[in-house]
Amino acid sequence: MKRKPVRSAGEADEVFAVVAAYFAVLAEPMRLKIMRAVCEDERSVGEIVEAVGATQTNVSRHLALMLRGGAVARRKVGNHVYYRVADPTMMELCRDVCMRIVARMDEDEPMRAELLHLTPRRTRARRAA
Amino acid sequence: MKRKPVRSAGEADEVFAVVAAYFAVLAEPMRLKIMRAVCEDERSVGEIVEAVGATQTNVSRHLALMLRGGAVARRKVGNHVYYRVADPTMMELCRDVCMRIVARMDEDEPMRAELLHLTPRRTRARRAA
DNA sequence: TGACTATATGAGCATCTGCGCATACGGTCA
DNA sequence: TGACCGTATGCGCAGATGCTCATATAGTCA
Repeated sequence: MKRKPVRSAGEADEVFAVVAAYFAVLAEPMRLKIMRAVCEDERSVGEIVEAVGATQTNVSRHLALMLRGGAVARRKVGNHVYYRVADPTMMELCRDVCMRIVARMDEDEPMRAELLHLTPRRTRARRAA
Repeated sequence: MKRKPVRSAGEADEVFAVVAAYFAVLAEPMRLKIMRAVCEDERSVGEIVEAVGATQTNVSRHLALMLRGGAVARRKVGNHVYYRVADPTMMELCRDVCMRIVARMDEDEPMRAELLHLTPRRTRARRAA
């Protein structure tokens, strides 16, 4: 008897808490930069650190949060840890909103969307490091 | 000479800041409840207060933040202030993510999406109070 | 005008969050 | 094994955020 027939209003609160946490993952500029860094192919922590221009500590913490939030997944290879996008829908969401914001800002000053690497996903082989 | 030819990487940071602020509006359970309260038709502050079950002070503050964030718009009628959704895209976003989260949670326990009033928008006349 | 209603806001508090320093943990290589 | 490299984490700090109480502001009505 652990299954209730229909959830009560109080459980709707639980849903909102989860949804809020979902959006919270994307509510930080640094995490958006990390998303951009890993959106095309998986990257090691060191590569991400270099890409976003933050300290290793900070990047590591954000990655841990994003991992808990289901945004990214990790894979260990020897001494390195590679992160990749785990929730394609979240990535789409992120991309769409970024594109819209850029478009809105372009009403003032023109900007190349490619600068943000927000162009539609192109399957790209792991770049020759 | 106030227009630059192409934005630099530093201005991409500005974009991310704006996008993060955009998501931050939706990153609070109470604001999601407010979104639900105003998603179908405009509501006065008092109605919203009753709908979400929070203090008038708190609701008013959240509404002010959402107004600054472009999520809602306000309209004064006499002694009352009516808030409505100002960014339909944000509302769609919110709805979609909520639906997905609910669906994901339904893998454990079935839930009626209607309980959250997240069903596709139906044009509904202002309800007879 | 004064009493009343609806909404907004200043002040203060508790908590959360992002950040950096130092260091721990885990793996590789000689 | 020990030196080294890459990643994660304990600790502490500073600023942001959410909440409440009391009060201010703005509008209505008698």
